[in-house]
Amino acid sequence: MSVESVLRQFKEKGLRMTPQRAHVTKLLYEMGHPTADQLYCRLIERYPYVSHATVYNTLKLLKEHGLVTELTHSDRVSHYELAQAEHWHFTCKSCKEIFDMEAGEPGLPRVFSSLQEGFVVDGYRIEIYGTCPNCSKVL
Amino acid sequence: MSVESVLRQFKEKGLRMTPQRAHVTKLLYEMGHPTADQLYCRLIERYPYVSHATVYNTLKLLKEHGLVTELTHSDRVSHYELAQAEHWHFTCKSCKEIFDMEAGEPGLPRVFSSLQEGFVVDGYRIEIYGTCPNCSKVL
DNA sequence: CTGTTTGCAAACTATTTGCAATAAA
DNA sequence: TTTATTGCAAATAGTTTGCAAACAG
Repeated sequence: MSVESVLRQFKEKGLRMTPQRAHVTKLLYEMGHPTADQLYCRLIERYPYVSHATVYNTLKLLKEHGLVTELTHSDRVSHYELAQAEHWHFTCKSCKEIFDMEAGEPGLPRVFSSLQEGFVVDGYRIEIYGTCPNCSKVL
Repeated sequence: MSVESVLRQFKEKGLRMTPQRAHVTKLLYEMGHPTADQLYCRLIERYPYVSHATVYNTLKLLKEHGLVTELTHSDRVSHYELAQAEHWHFTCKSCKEIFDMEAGEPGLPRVFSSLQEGFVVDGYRIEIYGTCPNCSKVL
């Protein structure tokens, strides 16, 4: 999802636009999968006097309106990304970077048909972990 | 993995056995997928004067020796279980209970072949979420 | 104007750490 | 006896909350 698209949807949903919200959106796009704190640190470089609370509030708001996805991975720290088409994440255990990956075939939804009866599936989260190409070279 | 099997492996690996460690192991078996704190609360009912730190230390030790798996799901709180054969987890968004599920076909490892080249995969975590049979009935 | 959003600071929760006292082998 | 483990209390990290001041619509 592009920055413009998110900003447009803000208005369409009747939400107030503030400089802080615009900046958070722009940084999310630039940074990929930042944590709230990583985003906060970048934000105050260009726009001092922003608070942690505002970053969290904005991320929460964006998430509630389906414009942002919260990633909850094994480091127990939330990462955030602008909402995208279905895809998976690969976390490098060495450099900790998160990479977007195409969702695998044959696609998880079909896989779920094998689940026990009576369970209503809303979705799933998947985190694949290992070593990224850069770190593989170095080691 | 059975309680006895874990306790046996403790000795085999040259680790010291303590009452606390035995109790943590037994409770893990009984409780399924407790958080450290849930385990701690149950523990002090029967065995007062146990500390939080000991529970965390024991879980960490068991994990390092492959006897326990740490689950990092969307609630950002670690849950623990005795190590088992590959399986997936289903979290009910209503009652928050975690259910074990057979790993789906065709199995994730094969799915990974579609990932980009150069990434070395060690493993994956998956959390399926939705509504469990009990909560589906009530709603 | 009116109600929402902001910044601040304090509160909270899960987890980790330092260390003297204790217990396993 | 020797070394690892325990319990406690304080520290830490990420996130949330309460509230008066500032601002978007």
